[in-house]
Amino acid sequence: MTKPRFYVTTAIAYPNGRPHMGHAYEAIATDVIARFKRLDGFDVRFLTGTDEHGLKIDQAARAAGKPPQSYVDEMVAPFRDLDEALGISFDRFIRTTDADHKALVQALWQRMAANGDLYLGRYEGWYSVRDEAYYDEGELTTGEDGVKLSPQGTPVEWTVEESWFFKLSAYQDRLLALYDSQPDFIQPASRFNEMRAFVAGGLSDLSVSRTSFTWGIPVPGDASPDGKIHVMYVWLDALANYLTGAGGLDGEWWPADLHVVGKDVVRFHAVYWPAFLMSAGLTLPKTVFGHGFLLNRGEKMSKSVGNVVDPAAMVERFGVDRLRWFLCREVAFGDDGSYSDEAIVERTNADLANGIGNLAQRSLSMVAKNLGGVMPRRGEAGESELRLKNAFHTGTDAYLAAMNALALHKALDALMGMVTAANGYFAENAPWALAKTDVARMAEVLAATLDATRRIVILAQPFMPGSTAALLDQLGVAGDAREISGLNTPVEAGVQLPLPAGVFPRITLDG
RNA sequence: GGCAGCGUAGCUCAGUUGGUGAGAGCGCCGGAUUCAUAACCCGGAGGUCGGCAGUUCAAAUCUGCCCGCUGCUACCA
Repeated sequence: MTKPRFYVTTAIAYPNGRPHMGHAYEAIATDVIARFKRLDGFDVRFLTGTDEHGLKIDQAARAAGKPPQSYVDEMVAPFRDLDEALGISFDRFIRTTDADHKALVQALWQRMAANGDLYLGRYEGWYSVRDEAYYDEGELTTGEDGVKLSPQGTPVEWTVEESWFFKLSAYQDRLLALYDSQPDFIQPASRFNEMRAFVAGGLSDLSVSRTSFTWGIPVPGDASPDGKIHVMYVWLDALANYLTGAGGLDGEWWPADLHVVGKDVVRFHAVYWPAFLMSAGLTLPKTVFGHGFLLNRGEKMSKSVGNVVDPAAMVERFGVDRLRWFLCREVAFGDDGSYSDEAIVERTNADLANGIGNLAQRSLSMVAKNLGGVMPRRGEAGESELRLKNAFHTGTDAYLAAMNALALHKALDALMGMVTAANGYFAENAPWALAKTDVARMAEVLAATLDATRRIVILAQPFMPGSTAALLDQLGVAGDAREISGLNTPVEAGVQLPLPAGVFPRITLDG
């Protein structure tokens, strides 16, 4: 029996600066989903990477006095390092400067051209030679001498540039039909409504080539009539990375099951991307999910405010699993969220140290001290055990439903409900008292608690791969019994457990 | 300006088609306990459900207005 497949992607990062918390958040959330799918028996393909073409990179490279290729070669390193530090389990880190990607984008272009959707036209707008960029009328200010100025204060002039256009306008009806027949194509629902309204409001054709700079993938074919080199619009280039990562235009992993992207780029993924794919005669991804932004103490991160946080420093300070847990537990996936050192300390102490960690430690240490570390046998289920079982049944169902609906925070809420139930069971049966009166019953209570803990830790794996692996080792769970399919396979009685050691120590703000 | 949405305990939020006394988690206070990472377990305090006015036997839940906040309103990403 072959496993069902699941192809998931993050957006690709634009490496004209250092990675920030937003990058880390998107990578973590997507990694959690990918790990969950693997745990749930899927054959998963997980793609992430960097978007390396375009004017801004070109300008940044020039400012740094380097050729763009060597510039991006350097700039991409921190992104790879961050993924490494965060434990991101990607299958490929794609760079849009990769050779197979460049070839694919040109092939995609040709398919769209063959379908008659690309034509040569003129792009007009307010252009700043100094910035090498076009600006909207609304962004402009008027200088003292009546000259129009860009937001950077540089003079702009009305410029006409030859450009290839994509017949986006021809896809309005098909896009609306897509949304109406597949309401979960764009998630969460609030984004769906915005995108639908946007498309319903009418679409203009899209300029998909530039002649104002050359750092991009060249448009295939002969030189244009005006003799200038056309490079592709960065979004066409960037979006196509998902095809490259799938193995090409007819790649075995296409279509993607899920594109996880920031809410700021939902439009590109939910409008332009399906239109490009329709034009090329390719199938569409199943879902585009737009996650929210992370706010630092409720404030938007910005360089001018000086509250930009380096995610690598956060990993250093709190540990990768605490950071992963906090972001998935505290932030409703799809909404904006806020973080602070205090919140991370509070949340992880409550959930991990007091909750999961303490549950494991209190039961494991009793087994070590009273039973020589030998896994005890479970007894006949009494009323107390049945209540525990029920709580875990509904909790597991809630967890799985939430994960499949991409409601990561709700899944963890369900998981914490199970932790509470297990701690309640333990306190109710007071095995420490039974140690003096009824050792056999004590052993049964410990066995039931350990099994409850095992289930919790198995389900926590996508969120905290490192810590849960250590805990499952302590719980004596075999390597091949750690998937969701092994949830109902308890550790056999008689197994010798290693000496327990705390996995989630409490932390303090100044520590 | 237009469209969409939001404003419920200190904090983050749940609250189907209006109907028994308004909830959860965290934090806080008290009790109990000692297996455990001063953790766990039990209990408690805390809210005129943004404001005003309506509809109704009955509104956090419907309508109108007002106040505050957010997103979208395309080709820099």
